Amino acid sequence: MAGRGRPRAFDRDEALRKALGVFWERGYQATSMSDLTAAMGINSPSIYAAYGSKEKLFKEAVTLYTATEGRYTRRALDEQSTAREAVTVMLQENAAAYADPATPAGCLTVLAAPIPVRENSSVAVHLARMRAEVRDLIRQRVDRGIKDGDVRPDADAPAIALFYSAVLNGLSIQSRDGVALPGLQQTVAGAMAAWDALAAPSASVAEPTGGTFGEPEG
Amino acid sequence: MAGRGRPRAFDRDEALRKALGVFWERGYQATSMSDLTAAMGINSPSIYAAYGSKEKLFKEAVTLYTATEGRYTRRALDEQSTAREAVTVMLQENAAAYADPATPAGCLTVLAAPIPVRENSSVAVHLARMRAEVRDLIRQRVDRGIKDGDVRPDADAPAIALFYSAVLNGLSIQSRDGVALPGLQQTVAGAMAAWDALAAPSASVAEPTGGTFGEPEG
DNA sequence: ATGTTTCTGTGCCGCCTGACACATAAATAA
DNA sequence: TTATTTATGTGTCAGGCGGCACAGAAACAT
Repeated sequence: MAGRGRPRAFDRDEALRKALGVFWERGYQATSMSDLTAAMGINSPSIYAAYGSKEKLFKEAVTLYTATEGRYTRRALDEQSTAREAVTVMLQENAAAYADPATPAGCLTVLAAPIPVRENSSVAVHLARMRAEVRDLIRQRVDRGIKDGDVRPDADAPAIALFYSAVLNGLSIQSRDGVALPGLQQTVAGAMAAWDALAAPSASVAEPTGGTFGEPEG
Repeated sequence: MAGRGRPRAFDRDEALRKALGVFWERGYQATSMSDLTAAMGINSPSIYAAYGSKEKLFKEAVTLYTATEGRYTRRALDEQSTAREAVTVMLQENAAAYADPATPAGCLTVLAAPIPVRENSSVAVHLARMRAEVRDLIRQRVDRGIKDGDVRPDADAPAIALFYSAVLNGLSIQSRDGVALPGLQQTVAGAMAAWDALAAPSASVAEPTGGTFGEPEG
């Protein structure tokens, strides 16, 4: 569907990627229109014509972010064969992404607008919803582990999801604080050290339910 | 030591508390001078005369914050008799503080300026230093536990501190996301479920010694 | 009383913000 | 060609920002 009028002189997706980079590095409020025009290589009227507003541009950037960076999270949770491995790989891959020097440290959805205030509440609420979705994905994966038998049947899936999503969010702060990949991996290892006590089906930790299932070994 | 000139017409400490409340609720950048003048009940020249600048006012507010809200953290780490109880109580009390409806949700040092950018880098770096101090306090407490014998001698104190400070920071995000106290307590319980694997002396892991320990339960 | 010091309120500064009007340029459609 | 549509760059808008000059007010010392 070639346009009728004068064709756009810039690549819309490419410019969106540039905008994402700025938002990721500086956050939403601290990113000014001139930051965006400088990074995207176009003037502000072109931004408004192509994306609508700073806020809509940001939300498009978030969508791009979840579709690219968030892919690893969803894939790890979907494809690993046990809940334990799923959560482990999910945390490890996010840690690796947060520490990747090719991109800003930490997660856009955690850092770009943590506090909803007048000027950005729509954006901040949007990001909070993204975080809630990740939390729910973890809960779903634990529930699936219960069905599959690799998680104790009476495990508290919402509580486990709450815990691991808190760790995930904490990793973003930690990464921005300059902690490099080995440190993030230690945090992940610490979080996974809780797994047996929280979710392992073996009776060796707390409950005297008797039967020994498979030992999760990773 | 009564002043020589015209006495100040407002209570400096009281106004600082009001400023802290605004910074805590809105963050540093999103708090404007007019937000401050409205909350503190004074005009901006009085703020500049009494505190120097918005940035210096914020740093004074942070100092007040760490002296008051941070007191519980230091006290828990100092006074509990084992490292495990120290970390447990520290997390629990912070969770309770984050969920306290009388104050803004979460921790000022985590939420007020998570990203250092041009306009606020001094402030953000200051907060990062506060976070690093808390992390180091945890590490020191684990080291003391090693000396006291309630933590395994070969435990990795820096890694343990990294993990628990990540959880602590994650609690702030979670609290701002609307998770209430029971949810935060579940996160804390999840984190403490890792303790034995990370730090318990080998004897108490192998043998179920029959609960002379305090059960971390909220 | 007079001078000195300090705080207060009014008013304003230059700067930057997000947003857009406008005329022009460049494509297609007739 | 001419008309229509769409994108572009220039320029600018009203408003808010942090910060402060200034003059007056209120305490002190002498």
